Amino acid sequence: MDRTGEIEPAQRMNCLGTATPEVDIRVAAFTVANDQISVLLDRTDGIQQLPRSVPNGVESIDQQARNLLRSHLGYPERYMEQLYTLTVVEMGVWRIVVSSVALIGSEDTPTPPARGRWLPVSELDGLSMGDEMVIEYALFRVRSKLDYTTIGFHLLSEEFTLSELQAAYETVLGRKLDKRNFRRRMSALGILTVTGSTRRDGSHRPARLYRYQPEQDSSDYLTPPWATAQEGS
Amino acid sequence: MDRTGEIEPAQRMNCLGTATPEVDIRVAAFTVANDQISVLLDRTDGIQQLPRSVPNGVESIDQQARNLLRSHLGYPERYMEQLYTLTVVEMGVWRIVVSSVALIGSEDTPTPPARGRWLPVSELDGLSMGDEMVIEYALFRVRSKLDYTTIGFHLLSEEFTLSELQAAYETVLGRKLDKRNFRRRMSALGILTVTGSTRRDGSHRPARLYRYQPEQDSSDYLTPPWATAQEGS
DNA sequence: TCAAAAGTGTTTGACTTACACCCATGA
DNA sequence: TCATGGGTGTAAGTCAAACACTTTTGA
Repeated sequence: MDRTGEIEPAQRMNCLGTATPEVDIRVAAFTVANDQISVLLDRTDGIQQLPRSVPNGVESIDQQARNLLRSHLGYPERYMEQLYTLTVVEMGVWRIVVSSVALIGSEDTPTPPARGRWLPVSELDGLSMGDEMVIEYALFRVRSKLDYTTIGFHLLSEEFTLSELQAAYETVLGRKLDKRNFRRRMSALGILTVTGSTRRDGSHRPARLYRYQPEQDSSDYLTPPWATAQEGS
Repeated sequence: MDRTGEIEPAQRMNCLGTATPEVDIRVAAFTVANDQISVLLDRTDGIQQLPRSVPNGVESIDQQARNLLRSHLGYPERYMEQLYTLTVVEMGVWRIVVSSVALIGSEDTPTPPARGRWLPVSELDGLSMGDEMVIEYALFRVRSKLDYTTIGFHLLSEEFTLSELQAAYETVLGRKLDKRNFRRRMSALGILTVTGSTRRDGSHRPARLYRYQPEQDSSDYLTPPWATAQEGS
């Protein structure tokens, strides 16, 4: 187990001779625009990759993931959830990757992020194995949770129309939904409030605007208690 | 744990001057016996704690968790799933804990594990904060998934009666279930096969024995593809 | 007046819940 | 014959899916 020569690709030794795994934190942040779902990629190092950082030994991993995203976007994410901790060998290095998924409201999407870009998931190319795995599973998780939680609301702006909400669902799920059933289902959640104003959007009837009321939201995201509580911004 | 005294609690530096977090792998393994749900605790170090190990830089974290459990029990687990990666400060050390939950069939429960013991979750005491968090969340996850997956089957022996299955559900959920509705629901899953034999158990009608057929199981555990595929034993 | 999206109800089948009695056995 | 757990059906209510037309607006 102990080797003293040059550093072995599979692991490294620290000063004490114990194995010191490379850990990194990665975030797959999605937004929906133009009927496409896009992921935030960092391009500071020339190549495009998921935003990442290394545990700093001070903040929790979850908190660091949040800050990582904020440093890219300049504002806090709408929804974030830890995904999975996977083991990959990338560039010859054995790594532990703690991955999270985040959702960004469409209000902020057009703003090009400081050190990255939004890339539609259909156009991804040349990513590392680990990044691909994270993105694929993140999408799976978001699609699954769209069915039994209210995460979909976090993809919109603060005020939105029911048609926008439905379009976001359809884009993420990749299939059409029935308008009447969709509206009934959303109304039944009891987390929608009408603002009273409308949005006129073309040569047709204007749409009513709604607002999401998180405090009424009883949907169970199945995340651990410590992930949703505390962790002050 | 090796510490040299002057090292900062929050983090350590390796030879390269980068932070090297302490990572460990912990498994909360549950079994059901005597109408109680018990967790496997390791007592090799005098104190009782969840079985744990440190990433070896060779196997995946998930595979290491499996092997960790096997080394305690002497046989493979029936079901295992990664839970969460949390950040804790224990004994003054900032740690990253990659936690998993496992279910053990009741056939093997009576066998006392080599270096540990089964302790009913109602009698836990003196565990570290991290272990408590892991166990609490693991129970939450198992209870939740009992509703929409078939994990419950992994708590039984290879052959079982429907009453045993129901008792396991009731023990985990902490409430009684209706016998007729329960049996209808289980039958509808299409993963039960009658063995033809029966078990006589007292002065009453003998019960039919069933077997779980995983290959018919279409329930979606929502785990990532790489966790269920490959990972050869 | 036309095009285009907003908005609205009903019916059907599937699933969930509540609920009570007879059956097979050993003592 | 009795005590014990094994085994079964039905009715009511709730939920999801399919399905089409009227409304309001700008051009």
